[in-house]
Amino acid sequence: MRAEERRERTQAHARTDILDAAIRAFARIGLHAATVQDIAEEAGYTAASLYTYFASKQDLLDAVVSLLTDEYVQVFDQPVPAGLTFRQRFELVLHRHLELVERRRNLFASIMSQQGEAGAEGHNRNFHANFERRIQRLASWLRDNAEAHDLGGYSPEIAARLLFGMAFGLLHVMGQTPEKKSFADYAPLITEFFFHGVSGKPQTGARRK
Amino acid sequence: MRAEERRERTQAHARTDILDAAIRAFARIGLHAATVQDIAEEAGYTAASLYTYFASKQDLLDAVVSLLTDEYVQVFDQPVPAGLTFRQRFELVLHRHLELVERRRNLFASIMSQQGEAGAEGHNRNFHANFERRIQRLASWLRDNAEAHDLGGYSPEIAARLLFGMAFGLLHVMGQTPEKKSFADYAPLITEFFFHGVSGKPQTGARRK
Amino acid sequence: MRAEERRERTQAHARTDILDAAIRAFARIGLHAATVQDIAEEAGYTAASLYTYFASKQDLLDAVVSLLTDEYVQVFDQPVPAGLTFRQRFELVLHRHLELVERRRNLFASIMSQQGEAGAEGHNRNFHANFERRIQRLASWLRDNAEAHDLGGYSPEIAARLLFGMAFGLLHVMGQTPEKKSFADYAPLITEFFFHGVSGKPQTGARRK
Amino acid sequence: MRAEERRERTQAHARTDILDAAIRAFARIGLHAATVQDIAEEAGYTAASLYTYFASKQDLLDAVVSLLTDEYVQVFDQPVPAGLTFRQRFELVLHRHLELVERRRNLFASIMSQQGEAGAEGHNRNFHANFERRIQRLASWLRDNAEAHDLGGYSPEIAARLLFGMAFGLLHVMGQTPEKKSFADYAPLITEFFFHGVSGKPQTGARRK
DNA sequence: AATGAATGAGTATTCATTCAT
DNA sequence: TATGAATGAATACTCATTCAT
Repeated sequence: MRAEERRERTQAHARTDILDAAIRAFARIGLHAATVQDIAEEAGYTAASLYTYFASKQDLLDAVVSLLTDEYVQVFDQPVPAGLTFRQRFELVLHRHLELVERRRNLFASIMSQQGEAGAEGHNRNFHANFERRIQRLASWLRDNAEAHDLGGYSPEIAARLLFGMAFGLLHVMGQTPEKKSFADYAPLITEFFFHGVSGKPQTGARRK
Repeated sequence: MRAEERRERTQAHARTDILDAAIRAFARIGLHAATVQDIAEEAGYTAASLYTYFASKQDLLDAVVSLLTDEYVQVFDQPVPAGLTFRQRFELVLHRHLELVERRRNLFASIMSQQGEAGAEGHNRNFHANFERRIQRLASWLRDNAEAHDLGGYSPEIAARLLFGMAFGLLHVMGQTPEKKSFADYAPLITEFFFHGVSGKPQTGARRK
Repeated sequence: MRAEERRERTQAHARTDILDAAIRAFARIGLHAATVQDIAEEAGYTAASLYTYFASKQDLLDAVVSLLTDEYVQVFDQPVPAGLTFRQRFELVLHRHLELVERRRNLFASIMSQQGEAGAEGHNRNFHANFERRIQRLASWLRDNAEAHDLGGYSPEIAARLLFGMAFGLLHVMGQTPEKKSFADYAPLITEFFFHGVSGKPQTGARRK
Repeated sequence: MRAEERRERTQAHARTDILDAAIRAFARIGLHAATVQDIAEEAGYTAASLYTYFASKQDLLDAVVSLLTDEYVQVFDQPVPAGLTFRQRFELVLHRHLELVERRRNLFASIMSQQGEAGAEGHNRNFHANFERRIQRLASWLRDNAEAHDLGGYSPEIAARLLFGMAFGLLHVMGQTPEKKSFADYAPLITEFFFHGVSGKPQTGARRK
C-alpha cells in the first residue's frame, strides 16, 4: 500500500522534526531545565502531541542522544582523500568532528557530563552507553588507521579518551577569545598536541595560541 | 563580645557540616536529583533549617562548588620538595589533584559538565566562574613553574585546558578496568602524554595501558 | 432502497460488535479503568472509529448498561414449563438469572454499585434508571406470578429489592469457595432463604453450605 | 516531651479532619470522580498539603475505607441490654448498622461495588479486604450469638452475606418513597425477612411496606 | 466508513521556600 | 536556632474527543 508508506514517511519526518526541535530546546534551555512543554513549543506541537511519537520524555531524550552519537559516528564513514598520512587523516577527521561539536555545542558538554552523574541508575545508562559508543568507534578508527608505532604504545582506547577529553577541555575557550574563531580551527592545535604534547618542536618566537 | 564570636564560630561550623553533607548527598544522589530534603537528612537537619544557613538551594550549591574549587586550588599551595624538575613537579601536583578528583569523583564530572549547560543564565554563571578559577590557577602555576620552552609554545591557559580535559576524559575509564587501580595512578601516563603526546619514546614491545 | 437497508443492518451489526467488545473490555479492565482505546482494541477498531457508532464514551457505556438490562429483563419472557408451583417457577427464573450474572460477573457488581455513586448527576442517571428497570420488571413478575399470600405481605417491589440484594451479597462468595461451583448453583439456597429465611425447616445434621 | 505529644495529637487531628473531609467529598462527588483537589478544598487545605498527611491518593482512600470499616465493626462491641433474645439482639445491632449506613449512604454503595470491579489488582485489594473484614465480623457475631438452630443450618458466613446483600438491596428504596422515613426504620422488616423470608406469618389485611 | 494525528483539559505528585511557634 | 506545617508553581503524562484525508 502506498498510503501506508507515505504515512510512515510522514511519521518519520515528524519524529525527525521533533528531535531537531528537542535538540534546539535542550541547547537553549538546558538538558535538565527543558520541559516537555518547551520542546513541544519549539517543535510547533502541543505537549500532548509529542506522546504520539515518543513514549516518554526519557524516550525522547534517549533518541536525541542516540541521534547525536549517530552523527558523530557517521563522520568516520565519510570518505577521506587517498594518500594522506595518518596524521593528516587524523586532523581531517578531528576537524569534521569539531565542526559537529560546534554545531551542537551546548549539548555536547551536557551529554559528556551527564554520564558522570550518579543517581537513578536508569537515567544515565543510556548516556553512558552512547558515550562509550563514541569512544569505542574512535578507538576502532585509531586501531584501523594507525600503524603500531603511531600511537606510541598507548592503547587506542586510552588514546581515544585522552583525545576526547582534550577537545572537551578546549570547548570552554569559545566565547572567551575575542576573535570568534571557529571551534574547528583548533584541529591543528589539538592534532599537534596529540602527537607531541608540549614538547613538540618548540615554536621559536611567539607562543602558539 | 565573646558570645557573638562563639555564635559566629558555631554558625560557621554548621555551614561546614551542611556543605559536607551536601557534597555527600550530591555524590550519592546526583547533582540534579538531590533535593533540599535529601541534603538536610544527610546533614541531620530538617529542610527548613538549612535556610538558616543558606539563602537558597542555589546558594548552597554555589557554596559547594566554591568549596570544591578551593580544595583544588589549595593543592597548588602545598609545598613540594626542592630540587625537582618541572616535569617532576608537574607529575606530583597532578597526582595530588587526581587524588582529590577521585575522592569527589561523581561531583567532579557533574560540575565539569554543568557549566556546559545553557539555560537560565544565573544557574550556571557560578559553575562557569569556578571552572575558570581552576583553569586560571592551573595556568598561573604553569606560568610560574615552566620555563619558556617547557610548554613548547602553548599558552599556559590552553595547556591548562588541555590537561584538564585529558584528566576528565580518563575519568570514565574507572570501573571499566578490571584491576581497581586508583585514579591517581594515571598521573604518570597523563604526564607522559602531556609532555610528548603519542610520539613520545615509542614503547617497544607491549603497549602501554 | 436495498442499499440503505443493508447499510443500516451493517451499521447495527457494527454497533453490536462494539458493544460486545466493550462488555469484554469492561469486564477485563474495569468499568472505570477501561479507556476508549481499550474498547476499540478489543473491538478491532481504532478509538476514533467508535465515534462513528456512538456519540461519546458515556453513550457507549449507557448502551452497554441497557443491553445488559435487556438481557436480564428478557429472561422473564422465556417460557417456563406449565404446571409448576410459584416456588418452582421462582427458582427456575432465579437460576436463569444467576447464569446470566455469572457470565457478566464483574460487570454486574460494577453496575450495581455504580448507581450508588453520587457525582456528576448525568453519569449515573442512566445506571440508576436501568437498575430500577430490573427491579420493576422483577417486581411485576412477582405480582403476576405470586398469589396474594405467596409474598407474605411484602410488597413486590420490596421483595424484588431484597432478592436482588441477596444475590448480590452472595456474588462475592465466588472464588472463596474451594470447589468451583457455578454461581447458578446457589439458586436453591437463595430460593429457600427467600421463602423461609433462617427459620425454614432447620436441617438436621450438616449445615447447608 | 510535652511538645512532641501535643504535636502528635495535632497531627492526628489533622489526619482525622482530612479523612472526614474526604468522606464528604467522596460522598458528594463520587469515589472516582473526586480529585485530590476536591478533597483538599473540602478539608480547607491545598492539594499539596494533603501529602503531608498521606503518601498518595490511594493511601488516603485506603484510610477512608478502613475508617468506615472500623466504624462498622465497632458497632458489634457496643453493649446491648441483657436478657434480649437472639432476634432482639439481631434487630438492635442491625438498627445501629443501618443508622451508620444511612450516614455514609453514598459511600457504602460505592465501596460495596468497588470490590466487584476487575482491573489493576492492587487498587481493589484493600476494598476487598475491608469488605471481607465486615463480613467476617458479622459472621463471627452470628456464630457467637446464635444457637445452633437459630441460623437454620445456614453457615454464619453465608447468612452474613445474605443479610449484607439485603440491606444493600434496600438502600436504593430511599429517595423513592415519598415519606422520608429513616433507613434505619427498615430494621424490623429486614429482621423479619431474615428470620422467615416471605413465608413468615402472612399479614392479614394491608401489605407490609 | 475508518483512521492517524492533534489537542484541551485535566491529574496526581514533587519540591523549594516561607513562617509561626 | 530549629522545625512542622503549608503552599505556589511546576511537571510529566493521560484520555476523550475532533477532524482532515
